Amino acid sequence: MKNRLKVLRAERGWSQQDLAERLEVSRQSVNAIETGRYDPSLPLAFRIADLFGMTIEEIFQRGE
Amino acid sequence: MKNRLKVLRAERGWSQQDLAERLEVSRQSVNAIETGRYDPSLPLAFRIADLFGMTIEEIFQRGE
DNA sequence: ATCATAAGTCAAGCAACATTGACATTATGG
DNA sequence: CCATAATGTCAATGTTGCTTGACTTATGAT
Repeated sequence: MKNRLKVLRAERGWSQQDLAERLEVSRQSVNAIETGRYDPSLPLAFRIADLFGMTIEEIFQRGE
Repeated sequence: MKNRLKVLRAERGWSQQDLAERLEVSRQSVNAIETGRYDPSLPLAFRIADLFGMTIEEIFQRGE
């Protein structure tokens, strides 16, 4: 899965640490998702979508 | 997370086995998701949404 | 040049998702 | 009634998501 997390985060001027705190996950998890090492769980994907006010489909897309 | 998998499947007259084959997962996984024992991974949630021609948000909702 | 912050990554461990194989129970239809 | 399909669940095992703690590299500010 690809995702637009890095851009969305950068648009808001947040560090990975900032985002991690808002999502209540570790900084390493944010980094791993951004760098494509693994996909978030479905519950976490929902929290991400909620935080950015978007749908899961707008943030995550199929591919690689 | 709650989900409408059981209804959507029943509407189409599919058994859990049928659905499992279309999703390329085990029958036990379909059952576990329907009975709320666990949530699917994000990639599997996308396959489910694709299969039913709906968004993830239309099939899965937060709760319990 | 030093200090602080951000980002990337690794290892070890625990939790959650998913598998196969088995068995029990509840429909359903012949 | 009987046979079989369908569903629910369990145990054991493997894979993936997520954690903490640590170390590295790069950047920017003073």
